[in-house]
Amino acid sequence: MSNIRDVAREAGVSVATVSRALSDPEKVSQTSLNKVHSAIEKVGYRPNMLARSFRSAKSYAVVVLVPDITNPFFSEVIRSIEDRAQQKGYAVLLGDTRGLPEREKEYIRRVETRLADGVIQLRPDEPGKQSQIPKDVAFVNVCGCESTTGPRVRIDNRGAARSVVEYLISLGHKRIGVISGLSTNPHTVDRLAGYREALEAADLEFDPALIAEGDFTTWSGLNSAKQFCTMSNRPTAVFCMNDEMAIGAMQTFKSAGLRVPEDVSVTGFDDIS
Amino acid sequence: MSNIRDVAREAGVSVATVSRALSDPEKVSQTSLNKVHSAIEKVGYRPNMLARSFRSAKSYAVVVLVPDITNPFFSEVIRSIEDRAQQKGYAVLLGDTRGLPEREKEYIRRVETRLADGVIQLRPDEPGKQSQIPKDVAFVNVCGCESTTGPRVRIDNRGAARSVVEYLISLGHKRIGVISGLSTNPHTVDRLAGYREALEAADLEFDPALIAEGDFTTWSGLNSAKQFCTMSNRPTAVFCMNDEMAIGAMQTFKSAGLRVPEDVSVTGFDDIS
DNA sequence: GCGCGAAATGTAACCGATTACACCGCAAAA
DNA sequence: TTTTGCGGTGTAATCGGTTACATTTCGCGC
Repeated sequence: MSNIRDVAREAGVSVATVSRALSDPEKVSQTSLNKVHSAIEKVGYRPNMLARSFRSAKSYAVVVLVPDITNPFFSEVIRSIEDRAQQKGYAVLLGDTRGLPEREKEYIRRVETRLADGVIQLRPDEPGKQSQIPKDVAFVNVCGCESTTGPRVRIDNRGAARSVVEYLISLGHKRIGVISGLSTNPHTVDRLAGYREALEAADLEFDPALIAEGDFTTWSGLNSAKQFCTMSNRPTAVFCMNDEMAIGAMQTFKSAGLRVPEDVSVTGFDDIS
Repeated sequence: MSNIRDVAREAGVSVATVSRALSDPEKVSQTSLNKVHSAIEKVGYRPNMLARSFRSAKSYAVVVLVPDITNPFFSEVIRSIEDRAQQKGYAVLLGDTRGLPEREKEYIRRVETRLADGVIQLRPDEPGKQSQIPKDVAFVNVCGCESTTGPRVRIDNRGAARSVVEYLISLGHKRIGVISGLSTNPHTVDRLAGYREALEAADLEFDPALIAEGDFTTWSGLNSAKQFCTMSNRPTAVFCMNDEMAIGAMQTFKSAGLRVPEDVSVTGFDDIS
């Protein structure tokens, strides 16, 4: 495999000129530029990016930490990240952590060992615990909550949840069930706050019996919805904290003989297809 | 940031010993091993993997070419690949090509420029066209068809399709519609062959009017199903070539007032959740 | 105490780029 | 004619590891 010295020899110029011709063409005369390019063509030169990265101490790669890549919400986010990274000449190192802290640590280690320049985190921080990510690692959280600190893109969980519930109330619903995420998840906390705000604004009482805890999977939505079916004072609407749980809930309602939306209204969150 | 020479100085040994202590501990005495490890601890050493990769001319990364990461089938496959790669100390460079050949080429270039050691392809080759992938690039196709050449994991498209259709026939269906992928897609070709095999085995005639072409998206399934609704001699079952199109088809049938499965049976392909 | 082979260790070249610094040639200014 | 400035170019150091080869140390039998 040919290297920059082969090109320099072939073109009759120095390696510095070849390097400059590729990374900073303005600094090189047209004559040399032509010689270099035809030499590159002739010897079939492909720059060794590993050498370049090593020398310039930048990997041009970014680790994306995702709790679960099979979740359509995350895979859409990843797709966009990947798109832009590609445009900017960056590579995306996939880090499917499956929610395991040790896996997350392993991926963060890639930054410490110079295999990546930074981290994009798709998981919200648990408010109490401090971040896994060391101070000297460049990172940004793109699925932040109200409690998320540091560089971040926040989701307006509270506002969105409030809008959803206000809409349900405007349709005349008075008892509105919730299928939440894990109660420790910050998204859950914020969305629940939005739910309560909407109730309060409409002078409706908060009833803890209307909150069913799930974990953002379809299966958990299916399961959590069961407790609503058998209730004597059944809710007329259910606010699910993501679309997958809404899908599960609708399945449960239907097999219990309840029609959606005639007997019970169901809302989701995330706008997956 | 400390390097291997700092560690060597701190431990009072040579850089070679430090290097060996990390990559080949059997070759180093217990005494040196201890000295090296406490020196590493003390100076907070993290090996520069870029330098290691550069020197050893291996990146320990693999590009995964995927037509569409938001397709649940692919994201599940990627998850498994990523899992195993992690175990083996390899990184996954995500290559969401969106079906564009030029993007595919850009990712393959990463191998030529030494940023990755090889390519895992999730798209089947179009039979006529020759592969985008140059001879000297290590690769494997993990979604191969009958026509796929080179290192591959094949899907038994024909056998699976045949099983599906035989099952429908065993339920008494005589007119079985198909919502296919693009007719140029090798998966489509193979699955259609299986469909025809099953018909033939049951002495049923093949009717081209029963084949509707889609492109594996939910939307195309929704759209392609329409032509069956208005048919005078409507099929009693529809074999969809993936689950997403089956979802779309069911939506269309329902809004046309057809019950699934009472009025029309629908089958999918891929087993997404 | 000596000799010898094996084990452990050290020295330094090397991978392929980038880039600081020196230098050259030429045109404009003094 | 000499000086100055500047664009273009080349030389060689450098990044942080790995590893071939040379050298030292060690254990053991005589």
